[in-house]
Amino acid sequence: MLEIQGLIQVLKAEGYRVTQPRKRVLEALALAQRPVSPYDIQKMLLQEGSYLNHVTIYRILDLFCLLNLAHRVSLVGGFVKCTLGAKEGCHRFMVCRQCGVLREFADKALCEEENEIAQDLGFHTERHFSEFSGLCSNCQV
Amino acid sequence: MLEIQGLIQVLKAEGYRVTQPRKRVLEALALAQRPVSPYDIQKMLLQEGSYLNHVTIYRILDLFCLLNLAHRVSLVGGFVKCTLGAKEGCHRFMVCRQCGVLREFADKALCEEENEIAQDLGFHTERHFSEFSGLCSNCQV
DNA sequence: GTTGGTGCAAAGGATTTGCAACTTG
DNA sequence: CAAGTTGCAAATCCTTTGCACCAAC
Repeated sequence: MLEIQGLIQVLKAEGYRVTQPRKRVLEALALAQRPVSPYDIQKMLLQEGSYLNHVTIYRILDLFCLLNLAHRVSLVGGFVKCTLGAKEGCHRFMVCRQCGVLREFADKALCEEENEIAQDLGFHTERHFSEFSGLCSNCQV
Repeated sequence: MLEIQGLIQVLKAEGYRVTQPRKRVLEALALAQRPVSPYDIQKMLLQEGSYLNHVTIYRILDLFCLLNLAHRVSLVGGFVKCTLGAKEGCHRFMVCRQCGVLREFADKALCEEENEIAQDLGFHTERHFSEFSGLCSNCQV
């Protein structure tokens, strides 16, 4: 599976081990394609016959977020797998308030504009977190 | 107090009652000037000799967020009082990762740019949530 | 064989709910 | 007075910690 290949690369490059639980959590995230909680992931995996302790899932998600492999969506309180490369600057997310589907993107010009605004206010910006709420193409009548 | 005047206006306009607990929570938020948890607020009020149940504080904060009188800062997990008017579009926040100080602003051009980007991806954007992490002017060496 | 990861148990917070009692308009 | 709010009790859920055991390199 392509997803797993990417995981292996990133984990190894950062000195982490490629374990069964980590592979399974990433598969679940990829399958969900919308924000899911640690317990959601546990249930998904149970249905496939594999069990992971919830603490383990928490720790794996923390690691994934650290490596930019996943993101915690604060608007809905769940985790999603990042589709952009782990190192491509700041990721932004649009969440459909109707169906919950999520779309990820990055925009360099937006980052620069935000940096300028912040600088004018005396701030040195390091990271930009942004999420948009609205309607996806399917949910617009 | 000026803050309280603004609260009264907004609450009345939306059909909510102006109660003692709501005034006290707003005062505490105004006093804090940085993200605080519901229990932080409870402690602050205790020191002034007034007690509020934590459930009450949760409900009041929910209401304030709904009315854009307050905002939940997801970067640090606390609530802040909004300094911008309740109806002035989307509020953005910069949090200093060193001292925790928070600065709020709004930028119409940024909103429009984000709307365009979203539209190109098929999304109709209704609200923009964004928080920047970095260093405030005091914490930059 | 080491080191890092996972499972388990348990604790501690955070958040929510239903209902009775109290305030506000 | 009537409707909206608050307090209380309690339940539930979320998240973290320490330590023993296990798997990856």
